[in-house]
Amino acid sequence: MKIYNTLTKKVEEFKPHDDKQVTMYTCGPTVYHFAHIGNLRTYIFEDIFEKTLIYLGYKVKRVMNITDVGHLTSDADTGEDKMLKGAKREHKSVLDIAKFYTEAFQKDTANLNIKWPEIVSKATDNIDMYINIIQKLIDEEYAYFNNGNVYFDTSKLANYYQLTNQTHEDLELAVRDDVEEDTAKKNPTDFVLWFTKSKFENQELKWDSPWGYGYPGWHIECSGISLKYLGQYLDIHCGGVDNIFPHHTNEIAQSEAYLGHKWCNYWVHGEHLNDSTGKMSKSNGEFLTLSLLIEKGYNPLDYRFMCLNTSYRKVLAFTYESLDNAKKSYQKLKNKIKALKSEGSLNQEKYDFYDQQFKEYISDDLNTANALSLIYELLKDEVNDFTKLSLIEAWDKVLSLDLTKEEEIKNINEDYIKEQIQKRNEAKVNKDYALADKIRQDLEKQGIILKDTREGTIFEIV
RNA sequence: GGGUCUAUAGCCAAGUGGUAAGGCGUGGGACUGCAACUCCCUGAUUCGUUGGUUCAAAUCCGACUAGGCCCUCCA
Repeated sequence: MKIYNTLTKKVEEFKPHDDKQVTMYTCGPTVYHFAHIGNLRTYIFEDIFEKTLIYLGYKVKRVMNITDVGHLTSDADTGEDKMLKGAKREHKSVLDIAKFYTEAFQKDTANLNIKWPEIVSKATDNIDMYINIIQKLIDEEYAYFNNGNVYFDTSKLANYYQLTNQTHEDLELAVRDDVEEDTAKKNPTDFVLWFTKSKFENQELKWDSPWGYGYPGWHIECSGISLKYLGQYLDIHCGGVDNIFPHHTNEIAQSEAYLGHKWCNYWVHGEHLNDSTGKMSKSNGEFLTLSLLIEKGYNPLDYRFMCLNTSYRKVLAFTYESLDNAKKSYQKLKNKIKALKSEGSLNQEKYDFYDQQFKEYISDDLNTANALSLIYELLKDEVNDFTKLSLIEAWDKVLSLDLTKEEEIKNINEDYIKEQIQKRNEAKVNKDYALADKIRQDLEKQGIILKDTREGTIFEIV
């Protein structure tokens, strides 16, 4: 398959280290608040990526972290910790906050049909690993201790900027006004591996270490967890584009310094969901969570459909207009599929032809837009319904849009509905349209929509 | 200021040298008591602007314009 690699800035043929076994690491959430739908876009893309690899016959071992400690709002030793900020806001302990928002995140991903990674590990469960890595980095002089903290010395690496094409000078020129410089650093790009002396003293979670009682820096957790569970050669590392610098740049620095060789071959980044003001954030504009969309009457899969209609590498601007657009398209597509009958026998030739086409699309840098349009093309084909359904069912393993899933009938008495339909049909025969309309409207209020088809009246529950 | 990405119909968009996919909406028609659903038909002489390369450009190169993102909080 072909995938765009941020490292080389090219679409490349994907080749794992180990034939059919793929190791994949995806940066997980910092669980200090609800995820907004922009955060979730990245997880949808990673889900598609993983499922595409599986569909193409790879075995995927995927790991994701849950950041529940040490993620400062600034990389200087002055920032406030996000986790603690959340805890303060809600008068709970850091661990309670982490638990609560991890569960909320898990629920969101389940609603979006995102597969939970095989291994999900909390930052706080791997402290020993970070300490080992940091110790080796100090021993080999990639890291230094100063003013209470351990820093990574970025000047020790010739290719520190390999992910961004920037130069040392570029960054020097570009110091932002609102950033407080940490004077204990030797170089502006140096970053903290272990804190013991943050000016922010009331960190709740701390551990013993050779450098004192403290807690890990933000970047070390991803390297640590990845190295622990996926070994010293990583095939794929994903995340949002905002992580390219500094997070992923620093991960490469510390991991490769630790290993002494190249670590990860493919860096794949998902673009952002923007709102009308630009980048979506938790502090500006409407805080768009998945539960908010559900409250407003959207199906989470409407949003998944919207994301799949374009490339993961393109900025997607969120508007209710385009979500409505997706909702309508998705509903119509499901209706068309529902109308298919499970009749006929598998036309293998057609099946292979279309499935081949599907594979070409999704393995072309995850072109889900073309994959979706292939469904429309298939629906127009004259091949029998059974073959169509078989293909759609197979493709839905990747797309995960519940395309062939029957809606469950929830707590509604089916006999009652059939009785009402019967009454309405009698009224129609008697040309008592007022009564017929009243029955239809009453049912509609209960969320039951009647549809008159050639085969008689059917109902649908919304 | 530096890096990086984007610009295709009312909207969402595919398309990386060979003469503009698909979906939604709109308009028309079939079906219907009317709807809804479904089905059929219906859109860009043109791809931000402007030069260039080429037999051929939405696709390659240059300039310009507009916008997004990153440059030590972010998916």
